[in-house]
Amino acid sequence: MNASPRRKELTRLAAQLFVQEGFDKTTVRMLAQEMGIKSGSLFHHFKDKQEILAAVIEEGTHNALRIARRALESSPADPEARLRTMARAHLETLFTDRNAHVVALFEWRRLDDEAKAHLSHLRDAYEALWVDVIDAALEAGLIHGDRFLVSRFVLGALNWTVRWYDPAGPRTPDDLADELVAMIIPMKR
Amino acid sequence: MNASPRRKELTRLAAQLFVQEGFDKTTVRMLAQEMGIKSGSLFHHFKDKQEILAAVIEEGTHNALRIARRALESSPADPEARLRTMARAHLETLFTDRNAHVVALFEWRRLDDEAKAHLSHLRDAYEALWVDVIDAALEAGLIHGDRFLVSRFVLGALNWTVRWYDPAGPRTPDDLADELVAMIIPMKR
DNA sequence: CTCTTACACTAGCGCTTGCTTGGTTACTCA
DNA sequence: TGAGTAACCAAGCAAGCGCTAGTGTAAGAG
Repeated sequence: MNASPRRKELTRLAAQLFVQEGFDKTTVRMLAQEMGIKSGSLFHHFKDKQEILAAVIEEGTHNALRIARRALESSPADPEARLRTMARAHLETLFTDRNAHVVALFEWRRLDDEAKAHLSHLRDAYEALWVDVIDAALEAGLIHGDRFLVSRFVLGALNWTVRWYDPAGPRTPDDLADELVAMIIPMKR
Repeated sequence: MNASPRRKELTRLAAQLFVQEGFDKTTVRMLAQEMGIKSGSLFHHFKDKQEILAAVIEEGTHNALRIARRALESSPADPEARLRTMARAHLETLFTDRNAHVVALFEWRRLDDEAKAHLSHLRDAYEALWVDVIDAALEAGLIHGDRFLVSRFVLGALNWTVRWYDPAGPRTPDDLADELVAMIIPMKR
């Protein structure tokens, strides 16, 4: 909807607080203070607290979709490279927009039905990219198993990284992606 | 601590509500009503709301540890069987005690420091079982990769199942476990 | 036949919550 | 210069929150 630079910055700050404290424990007064305004002024930018949450999640998911599409465009066409590309792109978004994605993954349930319906479409579009890539890998005999289960397992493993991965450590997100792909592709070393 | 059957039943009900509503959104009045008492009476059983959360998580983690240990005892000794056993045991607990485990996975941050320290030990004991099994599988050349990353990926994939698995569907938890093991073990079909 | 213990109740205190209201300031553009 | 508008503030309301205090009651122990 509204995408003023001010609102974008406020959304970014909100994401950070939502991750630190959780959506429910984050009060409008905390949000306002972090933004350098008073709690009442917050409602000039957002209709209510719900809308802030929706803005955070929309921003994150939108970026994920954009990054994945661009990565696929400039990726080699063979199934293995495309699989690696998607895994890398997934982790890239996850950690450049970490706050927004942690909120999207763990505070989704706090959205009202209307926002959920709207944002589901965005998320589905993203997951469709994965399904394509995994289907191609299955057809090429690169990996084996049930297409539904494989994609769930892979996305689960990747999403769970936000719970333990430390960007200050020795491994880059690309390292993680490569390791995961190597783990599910037989006989590659 | 206290483990009266009454308290256990109250804990079970609390777990259900925490999953439905989230810990923060669950009020002591909702908890009391679900338990068939008034909100004041709740504090005869639990010192405060925090303690209910700790009780839920302790119960769940304790069961997980018990089930995994028993499963390993009666498992064949070869690394592949032990890997499958752990995966099956993990999903078995996850879905027989689903509510408690969802709370443990997604409301952990709401625990105060004291409870966190106490429960960390239980969780570490459980994860140690995994590390053993995965180390053995690596040494046997059954799987490849970094031991740290492999265990994180596997646990991530398994834990994420609570977000999409439907027990009413055609697949059993054992099916899921077997598929995951097949996915990461090369050349097994 | 008391004493104790476990469990429940009523009533409400003190505080925080999301959000509203009515008004002020600073900037833009005709 | 003056109108319009976006951004903000001070003040506070109504509702809901976790939790406490004080009391009642029934069952088992001595």
